[in-house]
Amino acid sequence: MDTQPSKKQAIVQREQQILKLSRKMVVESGYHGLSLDTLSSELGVSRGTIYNHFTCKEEILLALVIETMDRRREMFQHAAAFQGPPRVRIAAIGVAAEIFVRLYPDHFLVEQIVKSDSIWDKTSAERQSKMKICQVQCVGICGGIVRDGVAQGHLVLQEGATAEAVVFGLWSMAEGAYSIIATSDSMSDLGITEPFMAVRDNWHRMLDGYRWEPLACDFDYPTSMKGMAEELFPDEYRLIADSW
Amino acid sequence: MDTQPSKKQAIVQREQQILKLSRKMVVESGYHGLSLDTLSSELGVSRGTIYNHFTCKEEILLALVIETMDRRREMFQHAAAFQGPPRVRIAAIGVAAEIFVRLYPDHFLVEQIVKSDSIWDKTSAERQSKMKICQVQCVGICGGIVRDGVAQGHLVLQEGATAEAVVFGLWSMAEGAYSIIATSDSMSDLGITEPFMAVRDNWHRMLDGYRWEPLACDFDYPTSMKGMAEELFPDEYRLIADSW
DNA sequence: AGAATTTTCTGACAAACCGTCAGAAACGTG
DNA sequence: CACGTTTCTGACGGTTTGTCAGAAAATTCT
Repeated sequence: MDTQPSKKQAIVQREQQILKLSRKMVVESGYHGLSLDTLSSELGVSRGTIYNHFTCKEEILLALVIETMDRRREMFQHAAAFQGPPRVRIAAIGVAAEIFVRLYPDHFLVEQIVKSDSIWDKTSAERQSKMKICQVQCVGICGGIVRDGVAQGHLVLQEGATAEAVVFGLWSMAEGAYSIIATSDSMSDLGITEPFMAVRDNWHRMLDGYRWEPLACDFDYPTSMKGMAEELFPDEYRLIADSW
Repeated sequence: MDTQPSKKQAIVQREQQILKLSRKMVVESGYHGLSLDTLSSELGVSRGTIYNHFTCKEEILLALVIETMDRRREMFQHAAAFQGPPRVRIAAIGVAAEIFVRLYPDHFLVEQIVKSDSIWDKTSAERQSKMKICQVQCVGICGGIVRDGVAQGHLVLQEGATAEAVVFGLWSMAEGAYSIIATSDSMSDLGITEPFMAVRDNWHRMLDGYRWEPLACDFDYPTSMKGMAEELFPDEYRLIADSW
């Protein structure tokens, strides 16, 4: 029974194999590196069988992205539970985002590919909404922390400012920075020797600009964030510790 | 002579036609929307003729991106010449970046497509270096303004901070925000009703975090930026004035 | 167990696309 | 007008995607 897996189990298992191999192919050479011909032959099945699992190539890609976002949401939730004042918890989210992107650069890359090309409209509504939900959840986790900061009086939102705008700032800076880092092959040519450190610093500059306490001058965020990485994601951190 | 264009002129002119129509097709339906078959037939020439101008499909796309970056560099140079203290001039760069992305959303979109998919290595070294030069120039323009700020004592870079890191922060925030705005069809679902205003605000939060004077509390940047838009890019601004 | 039915798999097929290249057409020049 | 050069063409080979009728395997029924 267990040693002799049933047909059903084999089918479920194959979906994982498809995704795993697909990711490898996409990462190695982009959208066009994912050929259903070689994918199926390498998996030892015919192309028709692949189409029993996914209605088109684009669905495979979107499935990969959903895997990605789900993993990040998990990491965000874990980081949000860190004990400390809200601004420190937001820093923990930053730690999670950085570890995620450094540990799984391929995930981030696939995300970029799917979003930029117009493959979106070829995909099913179910997968689309799944992805949107994941996105809203991630934003929601961060928004909750910002609102905690407001509730505890550490952060005063002046006229026009909203918790969502703060999250948007953090999000866009991380998104843009990681995108630049991933696509620009020569960061040092631009004078940035340690891009990830620069992102962390700029994050805190912005939050200081919002006057969210404790300010960077009153709290050692660099050391603290390193500690969070070790404490919250020990296994993951170990893999990138030397270049932190 | 002018009414009867020579063969040479016709060829030069066709390159523009190719790029113009290509951009339209890419914008309408992404990378796969650009079919050399329909492109050539719609232009009234054979596919072989297209290949006299560009060695492959990817070269067309990269040429589009170079057009884009060149236009932005022009706008940046124009904005950098604005009269005022360095931080105000950096705000002018922000105005240029925003007007650019709002006026030519298609340009930005094509940029995203080219960078994310792995079409880079199929393109010629000449075009690649052209693009890199453009990028370095844009960063250089901004870096110069930051250094002016330091030179005039308006901005003090503490330990670890560099002019390049400041530029990187502004750049990544803009890049990320515009990318999120372009790809997320429902900003309001995320609680951001006026995303472009949020970007401008977050930019200034970060610069306030660097304590670059004049701070946002001492200078009315929102009003000032609107004025810059009208003064520096009157024609362009008119087209987006109502939603500024 | 053996037949019948349902599920799953296959690989040939049609359609679309890219890039090439030998030959045709247009051009320019003496 | 004749001859060399530039430019253009469209058929061709190679590749990929998605489909589908029929084969094969699994499951259920008698």
